[in-house]
Amino acid sequence: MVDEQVRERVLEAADRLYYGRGVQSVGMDELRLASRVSLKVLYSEFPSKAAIVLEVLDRRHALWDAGVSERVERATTPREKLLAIYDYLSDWFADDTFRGCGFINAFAELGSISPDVAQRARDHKAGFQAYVARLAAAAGADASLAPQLSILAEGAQTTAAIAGTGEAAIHARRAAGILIDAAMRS
Amino acid sequence: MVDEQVRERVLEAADRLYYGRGVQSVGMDELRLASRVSLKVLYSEFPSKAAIVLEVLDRRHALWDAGVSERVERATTPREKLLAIYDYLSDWFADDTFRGCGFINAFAELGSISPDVAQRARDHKAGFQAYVARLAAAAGADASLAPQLSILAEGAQTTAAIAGTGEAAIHARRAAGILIDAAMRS
DNA sequence: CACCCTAGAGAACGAACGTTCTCGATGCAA
DNA sequence: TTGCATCGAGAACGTTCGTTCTCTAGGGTG
Repeated sequence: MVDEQVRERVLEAADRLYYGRGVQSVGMDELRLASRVSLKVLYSEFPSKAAIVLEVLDRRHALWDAGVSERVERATTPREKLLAIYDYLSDWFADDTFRGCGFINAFAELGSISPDVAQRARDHKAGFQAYVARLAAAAGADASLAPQLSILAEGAQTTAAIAGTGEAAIHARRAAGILIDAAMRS
Repeated sequence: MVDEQVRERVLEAADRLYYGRGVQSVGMDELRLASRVSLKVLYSEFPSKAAIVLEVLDRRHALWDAGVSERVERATTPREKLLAIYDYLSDWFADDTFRGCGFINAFAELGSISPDVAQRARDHKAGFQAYVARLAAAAGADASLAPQLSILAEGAQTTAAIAGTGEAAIHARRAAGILIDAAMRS
């Protein structure tokens, strides 16, 4: 089997298991079973579990970026592009594997004992905030709008995760509309 | 030593350690050292580590409720009472032990493997949302305001935790003011 | 066929954990 | 003082985990 196929099989299974049950709850043996890759090959492709965790986060970051921007680009006006973020969240929350933001979860579980994980979470959130800031600037909005919209998106994710329902995306979208209108007036 | 003193010493130390480094990263031996309570006495007061975790969450919930409502009651107008939530967050974020919402963290780390922890997190968040709803109703605001303000508070907590700075409270407070004004007009 | 490289299955190892047990010291009561 | 209950310190036990090692089978190449 080609190395790249092995890596992708491992990272896909690791992401699913780690995201669904937490990193520390999933042992290497379970990852071996789920990815159908023997421990020997697994350790020939990845130096350690910690390295797999970091690659999983990088992969998840790329998927998030692609998913959000695809949805945003489908919208036409600058205002609708900003609101499209919450439509993406709404769809995500409806997925029954949804269990909150993987970076928040990883940060909560490992951030205080793994500087690398903490840094990945910071980078991910900073990247998203910068993206929102670009969209807000393109809409001609006040600079204060972007952090407000980012906070709404964060809050929607944790609220939906803990409540187990997706309605937070609706509330966040409505709030975002009000904030956008206010930021365009000033 | 009186049992109640032992229990409080253990729960205080457990809260500090679990909150600061995560539950699974802190062993019973470290809790014994930090609380200065021997393992024997510890296990005579608590049946298991899992039970301690649940009591820590209950204790933290009570402290949160007391802290928020104390701050809210100091405000005079209904509008300022709603905004006082974010002032409380602002103070909390400035505490250098701040590491996000303990319930979000516990949910992320243990929610998928401990139904009790997941339930505590749900109850905590539902209680806060109900509290915000009462404050919003007292302000005569539209029913859609409360979930919006709750989401802002959630988002501010995770944003501040991961960024390591407290400015999210300022952004959330400003957004809350705009949303309150909009909800009072309609 | 003979050779060797790689693979899979799983044992093995050392560490860490939650929990219980042992042992000796301490303090109080009769 | 003697007896007894309680306590702290830490060893012990069984389990789990991350990682490495062993052994065997297979499959391509000379």
